Amino acid sequence: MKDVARHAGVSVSTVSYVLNNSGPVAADRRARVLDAVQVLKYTPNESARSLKRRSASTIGLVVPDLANPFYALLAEGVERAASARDVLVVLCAPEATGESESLHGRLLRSQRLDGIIYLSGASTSPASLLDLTRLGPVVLVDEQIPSFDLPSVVSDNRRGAREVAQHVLDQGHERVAVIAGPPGLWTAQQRLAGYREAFAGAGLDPDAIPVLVGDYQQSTGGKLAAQALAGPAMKRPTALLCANDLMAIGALEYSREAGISVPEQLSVVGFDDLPFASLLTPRLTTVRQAAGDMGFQAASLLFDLLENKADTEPHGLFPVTVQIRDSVAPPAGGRS
Amino acid sequence: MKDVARHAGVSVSTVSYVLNNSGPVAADRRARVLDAVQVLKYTPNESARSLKRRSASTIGLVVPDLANPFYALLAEGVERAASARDVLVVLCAPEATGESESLHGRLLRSQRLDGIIYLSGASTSPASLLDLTRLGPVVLVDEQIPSFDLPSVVSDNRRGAREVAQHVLDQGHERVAVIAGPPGLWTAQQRLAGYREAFAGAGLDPDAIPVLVGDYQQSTGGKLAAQALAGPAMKRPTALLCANDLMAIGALEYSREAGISVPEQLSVVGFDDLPFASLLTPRLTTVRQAAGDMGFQAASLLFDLLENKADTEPHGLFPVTVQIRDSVAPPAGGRS
DNA sequence: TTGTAAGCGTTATCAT
DNA sequence: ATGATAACGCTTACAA
Repeated sequence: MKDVARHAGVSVSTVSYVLNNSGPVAADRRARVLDAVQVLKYTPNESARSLKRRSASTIGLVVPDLANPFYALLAEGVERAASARDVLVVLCAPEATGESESLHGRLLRSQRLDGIIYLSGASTSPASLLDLTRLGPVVLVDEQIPSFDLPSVVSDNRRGAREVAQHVLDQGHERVAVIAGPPGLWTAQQRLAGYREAFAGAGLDPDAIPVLVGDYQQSTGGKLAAQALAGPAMKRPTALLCANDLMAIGALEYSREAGISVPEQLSVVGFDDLPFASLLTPRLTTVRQAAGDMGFQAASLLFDLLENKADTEPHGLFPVTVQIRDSVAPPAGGRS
Repeated sequence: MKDVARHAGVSVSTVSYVLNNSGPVAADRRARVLDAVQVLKYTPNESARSLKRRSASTIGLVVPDLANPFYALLAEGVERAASARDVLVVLCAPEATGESESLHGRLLRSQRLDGIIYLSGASTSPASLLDLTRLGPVVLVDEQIPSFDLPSVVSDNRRGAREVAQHVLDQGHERVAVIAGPPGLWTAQQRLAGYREAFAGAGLDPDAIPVLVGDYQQSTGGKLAAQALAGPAMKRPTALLCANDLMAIGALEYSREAGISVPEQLSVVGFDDLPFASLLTPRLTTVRQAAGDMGFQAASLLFDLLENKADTEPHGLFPVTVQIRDSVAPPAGGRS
């Protein structure tokens, strides 16, 4: 930078003013500076900048599991928003690396990270999350902690669940079972609530519906499907509402093994619309979340927080769309 | 840090010595410092550190497409290696953000990144890559530029292709077609070479095999499959060797639409073993790459480079394993 | 073994 | 409108 100043015949402060538009500079001098920058291929040292500015222009992205395409899509959204503001995104994959949660805190305090986007997974602990938020700005994605309202970005899980359930009921199904997610997670609660709303709306008693508690894992989906379908053929459910695609896939696999054909003998729906949901046989009917947009929004929210522009959740829930495909059909002895 | 020094009754340099083990310190004073650190919850300012050390303890990870699980797995491997050394990994997704390639260069020069791991995709330009490597250490993954030997981590594509082709030939197939990858990519060339080796080994003339040139895209797989299967039933191939899973899936979809049953009438194999390859119907026979390990290795190589420990590719090719599943069977009129 | 002090490359305050 | 100059928080000769 000194070199640039010398080369342009001005002082370092003038160079700084030009580079940051932070002071009045005569047109000709500005041009000379810009020129010197070109010639010398000068690039500001960002370490020095952040030291002075007390901000790293970097945010952290905590991902439970990158191999999950839903998270990957979210991450891309975050990246998009960040790179638009020249902010770097650092990956934190605690599960993959066996890091303690407090590491994020350390990063926050050491000024390497200005804020954190936290994509919560099944193993998230509300307590440690709360600690984190005290250390610096944190935006939660795909989860909420009901009691403390932290800034968060979530989609309309209840609506999605209600609508996909409605679709199933519209086909005439009356004996339906739910394979739910972990009761501790907000998303799981919301989805279950959505299913119940649909049942009530169709004149069914929500409390009469069998709910099998799962954990969002594929293998569990298979086991619970087996359990749900154990009874005599005339009494067992003709449709399975699975709280996520992974469990739905498990259910699909079980059905195949058990010789139950989908959708002829059994309808199955999921939630998430993983990219390969439409590649399965049969193609899975499910609910799509706008993963990329959520990531983008979350990052934008975080940036607002960093500039004290906004405080808590200003936006509503994220929209969700039912993807009607082949895994749902009217029940064998359909009511019509 | 001054506070810590004061609190411990020593000078700042002593504190620094303790924190970095970079100087001799009396046991009792060291203890006092450590204590003060605890009490004051002191965390070193990393911006200042990197300014002084001229290194950011951060590497960049360029990913063509995070939604591709193969890349996601690689990324996790990189993360693992990096976090073990307390190095941060920043995500660069040029495709997602429309960034120019030169951005990476800027990051390298501005000292925000110490080095880069470059997962190359179909759209990588060798020229710009070469520029990059001049700006700082870059490790290439899953691709090589034959003429310049840059440090790189790749798996044994040729062997994988040869073995999976062998498996197909072992089943008795004699009329086989190849759906290849983009001819400009090293992986595509290697896979094709592997197929040819298998043919030669089985006494077939490699030059007589129909090779359809694809681009690793799913839709292309479908189109090329249609093309390959266009002839009269008695002359058309009984097996399709697809250079990656995505194109194999396209082929599978086309077959379904065209009423060609797999594997009864047609065998299909892919390459990559995407996580859902085994969820398809039929389950896809393919070749698995050790994605996570490759990422880990790449990061380790980069760190060695940064410490001038090693220079170019010291290790061999990464092993690869054929996953035998349901999409391959003996041809209809099998030779046995 | 420990302390003093000189930078690292910026930004920002203050005179000019 | 511009230029000295003092921080920012740390590392590291060099001196004691």
